[in-house]
Amino acid sequence: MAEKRGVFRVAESAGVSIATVSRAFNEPALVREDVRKRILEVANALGYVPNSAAKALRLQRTHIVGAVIPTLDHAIYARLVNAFQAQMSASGYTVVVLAVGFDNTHVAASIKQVVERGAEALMIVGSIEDDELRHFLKTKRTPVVQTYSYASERDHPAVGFDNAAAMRAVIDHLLKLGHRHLAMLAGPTRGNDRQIARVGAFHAALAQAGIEAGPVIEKRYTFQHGIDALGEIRADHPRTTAIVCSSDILAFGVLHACRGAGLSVPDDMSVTGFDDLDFAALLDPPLTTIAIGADEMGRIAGERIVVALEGGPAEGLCLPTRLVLRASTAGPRARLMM
Amino acid sequence: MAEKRGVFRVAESAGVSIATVSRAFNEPALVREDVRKRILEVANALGYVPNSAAKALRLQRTHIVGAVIPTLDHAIYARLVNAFQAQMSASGYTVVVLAVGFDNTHVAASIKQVVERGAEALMIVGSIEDDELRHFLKTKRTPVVQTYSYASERDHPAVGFDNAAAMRAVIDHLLKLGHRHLAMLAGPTRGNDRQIARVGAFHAALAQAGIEAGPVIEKRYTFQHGIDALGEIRADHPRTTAIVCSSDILAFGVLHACRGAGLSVPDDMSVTGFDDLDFAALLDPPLTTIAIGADEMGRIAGERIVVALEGGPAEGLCLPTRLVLRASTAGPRARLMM
DNA sequence: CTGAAAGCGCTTACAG
DNA sequence: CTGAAAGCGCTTACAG
Repeated sequence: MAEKRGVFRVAESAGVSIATVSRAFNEPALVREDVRKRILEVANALGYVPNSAAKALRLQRTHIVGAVIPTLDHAIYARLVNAFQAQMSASGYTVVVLAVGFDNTHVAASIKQVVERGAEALMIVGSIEDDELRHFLKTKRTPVVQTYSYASERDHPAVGFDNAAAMRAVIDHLLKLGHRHLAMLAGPTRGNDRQIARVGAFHAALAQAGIEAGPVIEKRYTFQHGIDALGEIRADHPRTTAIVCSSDILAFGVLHACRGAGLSVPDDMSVTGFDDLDFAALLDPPLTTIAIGADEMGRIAGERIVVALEGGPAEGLCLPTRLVLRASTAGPRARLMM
Repeated sequence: MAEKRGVFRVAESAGVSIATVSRAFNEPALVREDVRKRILEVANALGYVPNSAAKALRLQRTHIVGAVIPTLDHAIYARLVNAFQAQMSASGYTVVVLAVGFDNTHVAASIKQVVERGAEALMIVGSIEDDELRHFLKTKRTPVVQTYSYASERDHPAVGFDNAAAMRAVIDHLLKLGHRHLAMLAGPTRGNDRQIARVGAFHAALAQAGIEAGPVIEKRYTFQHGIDALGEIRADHPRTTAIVCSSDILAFGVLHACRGAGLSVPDDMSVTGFDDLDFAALLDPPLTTIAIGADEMGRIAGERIVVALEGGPAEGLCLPTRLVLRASTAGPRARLMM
């Protein structure tokens, strides 16, 4: 005689049917007070935990959502996922995280895997640049909320911000200060709509100001690459007076390298970042950068996903960003002008 | 006539039984070449994805593991989860993350929830200080791997390091430099075995050196708390010449506050951290700290969990830590002695 | 090499 | 208020 399991075991011990056990947990009002109490006690004593797979199969709901991000090894994404996870937990969902790197062009295989593992919806950083995946998600009708970049997508809502406008604000600030020789230090643009938008804004702003195009260097997001970049810029574009970085991480490296090279920031070189990490305000000099609300973005993306999963109309949202002026920017040759 | 779903639909379209469809995916060698090919094509055209819940129910395996951490908002845990996730992904598992804060005494409810959601095993930061949870996991026979702290646990293996020894190395270094008035800036100790071990090491080292006990201040892990702490230490313990921080984050705040207060580091004050975040080397002065291998820890914890889940003997591992000497430490009043 | 059938642990109309 | 039964979509002995 096989050992009974799950509801069957509880039902046997409590002397009721499995239907009643199920109701005691899910529709307590339908079960007589004393019976319900007995069931709950027995279940507790037995260490009963409902089987999630059976439940999911029966209800056709897993309550699992996927968070697809480049990496957890960058504070901005970690914060995003942290807030997202908290929000989803509060709504009764479980978050599985999937780090796929910064290039969104070949992510179908890994994302399919999380859908196969039960993800009913996806929060994804940036736009999906993978046609196979687009098609897959469309036919599966998997709700998707895009974050970080905002676009009035027909396929799915986006809870992000206007990357071009944000970068534009930085450049305009530098132009207004009198800079005419700007360089941009961007992250890898391949399959990354945020970086592409920011680089585009750099070119557009300079063109509009009638200034010759400045160099754009692409580097992966590490301090060391920021350090290396300063060397390259000084060698190839010695007249540069301002370096616009597409990430605080890169800007930190540049700042560090400036110190090493005996360049004063902002007197000899203005430097800007993007993200407004906690460190930005703490550096010497504090970094002028763009503040994005990663926490809020994660929280709202979570809300929208819940709405989509309950069948409601999940609308996108374009969040504001803020240019945070700190001491790493000043007019060119500020020292001479004093 | 109801629309067929899942394997049933594929089977119908391919003109085979559902058993054969299942085999085509899971035991391809058992299916005739041309039949298998046809099934795979049909499945692909139909956008078939196996139902994870049904599979899990039938196989009694979810392939889901939980990562229980304080928060993703701290680089060390984010890195740990990042490495853990990569490792688990490679082994065919999915990671759900759960952030429970720094106090491990009342985490039963949320952790039970992830087990209910299907987690077959848990990676958890620190020891479990919640008796109810201990009991729950034991009766459910849920494999657990503890990280960050190492203890030869009877209940579950630990892939961590010796927090006391690591902190001890820092103190010994400072004592050797001649410091006699040390203060410690720790994280919240409640329900946190790592912090308790480190504070214990601080007291023990001073006692053993025959030095009067230095003050221990507990603060949450933010820059601002590090900044605040310097003020308190200078006010209450003005003779302090070295501040031992239990986290780089706190040390960064202290460093920043020292600059603001016109204190030279290390000449007027030595400061040490813990974690060796990327920033530690980049600061001015660079921070003396303890390097812990968060990536390696995550990866190995993943390996051990896989072993435990496959029924093997998952052994714990005590990883080495390394005292990284940088310019934020020197002998007391180094300036005067020059 | 393939198929019919059982069963994984739940929930929920349906009947009482 | 409670129970018997069906069925969610899989996999796998078993039989052929």
